[in-house]
Amino acid sequence: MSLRYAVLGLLARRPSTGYELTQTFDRSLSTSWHAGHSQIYPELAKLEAAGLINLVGEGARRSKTYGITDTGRAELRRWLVEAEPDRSQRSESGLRLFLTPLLDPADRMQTFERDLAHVEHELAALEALQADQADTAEPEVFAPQVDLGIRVNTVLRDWLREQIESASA
Amino acid sequence: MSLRYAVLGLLARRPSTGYELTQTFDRSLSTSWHAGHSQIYPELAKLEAAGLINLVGEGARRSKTYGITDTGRAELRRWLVEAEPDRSQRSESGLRLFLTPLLDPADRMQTFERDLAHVEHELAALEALQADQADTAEPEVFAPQVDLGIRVNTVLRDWLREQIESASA
DNA sequence: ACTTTACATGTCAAATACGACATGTCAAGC
DNA sequence: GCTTGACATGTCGTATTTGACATGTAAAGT
Repeated sequence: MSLRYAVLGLLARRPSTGYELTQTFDRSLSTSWHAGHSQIYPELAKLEAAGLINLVGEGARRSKTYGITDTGRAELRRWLVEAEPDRSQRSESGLRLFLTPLLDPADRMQTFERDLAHVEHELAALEALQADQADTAEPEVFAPQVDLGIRVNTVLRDWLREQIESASA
Repeated sequence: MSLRYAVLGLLARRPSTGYELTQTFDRSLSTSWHAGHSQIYPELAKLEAAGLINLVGEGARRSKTYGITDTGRAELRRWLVEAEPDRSQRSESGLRLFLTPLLDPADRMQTFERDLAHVEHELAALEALQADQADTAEPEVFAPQVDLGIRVNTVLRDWLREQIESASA
């Protein structure tokens, strides 16, 4: 059921085409929810049929821009505030980290190094995003979320570094 | 494909019945990977057919205990070390946090309070688990993972508290 | 002119996951 | 003796997700 609200939520931020939504899922939302275009286009059709979004314009290359309706906005708010959150997660990286103690030290270090490289990359990207926001002087509403991302990734980075160091000691 | 390795990984820790695996998924693995018993039993049958696990005993109430085979252990190691991790995640809570700025202040605070209560509960459970491990003096191999969980949840708790405080200021 | 790349939308079969239904075992309390 | 609850395994229809296939548009480089 979450895909529906992910799409609805992105359209509540600004009207977009399916193509733009696909990119946002890949970039901003990849650490929370993943969806490919083959899921997004059919979902847009369903949301439109349900009256939660509507077609607000057509552009070059057959592009179709959708916007959220008042009904859609009410339904999104209802879900965010009133629906009981499903706290279960699916994270292959988390699973790997959980199973890591099964590996012998050499293999384990190899996976930690790989994860560390990835986390450092993520962290750099988030810090660049934060710097961009500071530059544009606009009060970005999702600045706290970026900050949270930085903090979580910092904890992860430090933990990985400790694991690697304590093994080589 | 991850369910296969989640089950294989749990059986690499110790031989278990499908019922025990279901409980482990619910308790220890719920923040990384979720699976119900209706997924687990068919997966055990597939893994056995593939020779990655085998039946090591049958107990009371028709229970069947499976253990990992050498082939299974090799396949698990190959996946953990050599397969490229899929970093995409699925977290409804993450999605909700991402969309939170769309809410008006009163609704936003309500969702933050709800999340804070949940995080504090999680944190208490993890700290109790850590204390248990310290008591038993056994060198628990997954103690670092528990520590990471505590750190991540602490960051989340502090962030939520800041959001709530900065709004009431 | 031609080719590559990014833009842009869609469908479909196969795999995966979810929730409900179904069945049976055993111990403990009443 | 009976009932409740935890233990234990399974199936099945539906819904969701994935990856491959399919098609066309426009800009930019060569």
